[in-house]
Formats: sequence, C-alpha cells, structure tokens
Amino acid sequence: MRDPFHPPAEAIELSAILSALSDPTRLAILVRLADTPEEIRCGSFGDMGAKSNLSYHFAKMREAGLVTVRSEGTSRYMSLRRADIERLYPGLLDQLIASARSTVTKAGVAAHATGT
Amino acid sequence: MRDPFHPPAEAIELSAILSALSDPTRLAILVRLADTPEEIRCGSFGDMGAKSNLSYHFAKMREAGLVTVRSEGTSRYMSLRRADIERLYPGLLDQLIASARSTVTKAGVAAHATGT
DNA sequence: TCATTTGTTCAATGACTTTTGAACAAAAGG
DNA sequence: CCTTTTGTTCAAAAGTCATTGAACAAATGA
Repeated sequence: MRDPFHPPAEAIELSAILSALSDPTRLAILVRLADTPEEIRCGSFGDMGAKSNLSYHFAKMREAGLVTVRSEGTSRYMSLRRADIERLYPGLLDQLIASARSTVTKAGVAAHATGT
Repeated sequence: MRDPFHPPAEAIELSAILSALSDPTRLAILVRLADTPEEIRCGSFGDMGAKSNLSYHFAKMREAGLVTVRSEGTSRYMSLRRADIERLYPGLLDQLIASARSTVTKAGVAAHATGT
C-alpha cells in the first residue's frame, strides 16, 4: 500500500488541529498515541469502532498535520508529528495531551461525565 | 435583556472547548478577549462580520463554557471564564491563547498563511 | 409616544461531519 | 492461484455548521 499524503509543516493550521481534536474518539486516539513511545499499528484501535469509521478519523488527524502514517505490508503505522507541531505552536501538543488525559480513560472514551 | 444561560463549570467539556476554537473567527475573538483586561462589549467585534453571525459565534463560545455574557441596558458584555477553565484544565487556556496569538493578527483574521 | 441602538432569533441555503455496511485494493501465506 | 489480513474508498443517511438578510425584542432617549 502507498504512503498517504501529509501536509507540509508550514501548512499546519491551529484551527485544523483543534478541529481534529474536537471529537472524543480522536482525543482518545491522541492519548493512546501519546502513551506509546513507538508507532502504533492502526488496527490496534479496533476497540474504538468500525474499521471504516476509524479510517475516517485517522485521515482527519493526518490531514490536520497531527500524525504521520506509514505503510508496511498490509498494515499502517501512526505516530504524532511532535517536532513539527512543537516548532509551530510550542507547548501546545503537550498541553492538549495533558488536558485530554484528564478526560479520557484507559477504556477509550470519556470519563468526567461519570465522575471517575 | 435577560442574561443568557451558561453551563455549570462541571459540564464544560474539553471537546466542546476545542470545537468552539476550531473556527478562525472565534480564535480571533479569543485573542481579543485575552488582550483586554476588562469585559468587552459584543458590539465592538463589529469588524469581524455580520451581527447575526457574530451572535451565533458568541453563543457557541458561551455554550462551550469559554465565556460569560452579561446584559446591561441594550448591550452585552463578554469575558473569558478563566477561573473555571483553569480549574478543570490547568494551563490549557493560556496555551490556547498563546498559540492563537501566533496565528491571529490585530486586523482580526489569520496571518501565517500570508506569511506575516 | 416614536425612533434609535443593540443584539437575538428565524428561515433558508450550501457545505461539512459522523456513522454504517458493502465493495474494493494490496500484500502475504498457503 | 486462492485465501486471509489489513485497511481504504464509496454511497447513503442524518445531523450539524457557518452565513445571510429580515424580522423581532428590549432598553434608551428625544
């Protein structure tokens, strides 16, 4: 499979980053990516919904400039574009991750509402 | 005019905050609010678009828990809900303001794209 | 009372979002 | 070659978003 398109760093817009993270599922994906030092295989998010829907969420995050996606065999591996985002918006990504962590549980979805 | 509804602090969701700030006009409003120590009269944003559209944007920000709106005479005054947001998501609001400042110019809309 | 100021609400429009299942594509393994 | 694995793309549906101008409401001031 071919590697997908990624926007160049200069084209990463703040509003697009926030838009990408305005969805609870994608916030949960962010936290999982932040909690994992290596790349994550896209398939390992299977507990978060249907394949086609996840594919849609991955594309959103990739098009916003939040993640890099790499193809290998039949699989795809994702990781955060830490350096690019840090250079454009210093401190932003870490802060978003910290805030998201307080909202997202290990299970994958929102807490706060349930009081945990 | 009656004061509008505001969500209680516990109901302020991260995804709603990010959603409210995923729009360039509202990011510009955020920066203007952050740059002004006192409340701002809603009418003073007239350079950012049509009245009815601004009213829509104000409502979005208010419903997300980002701002407080107070009525006085025929006017409305807006300010950031700094304390509430700081307690729920420490550091988040200041970071978003800092990042937004690098994207938004005094004129009101986006820079970065134009290279300024 | 009548007009002005300030802002909201409404209806309409066109565009985007999220979600689903079915169809498709590409690599790998038998 | 056939099958399995992994993931994308497509079409459809239902919902939300941003924007506009017109109509409305409420306070103020002549």
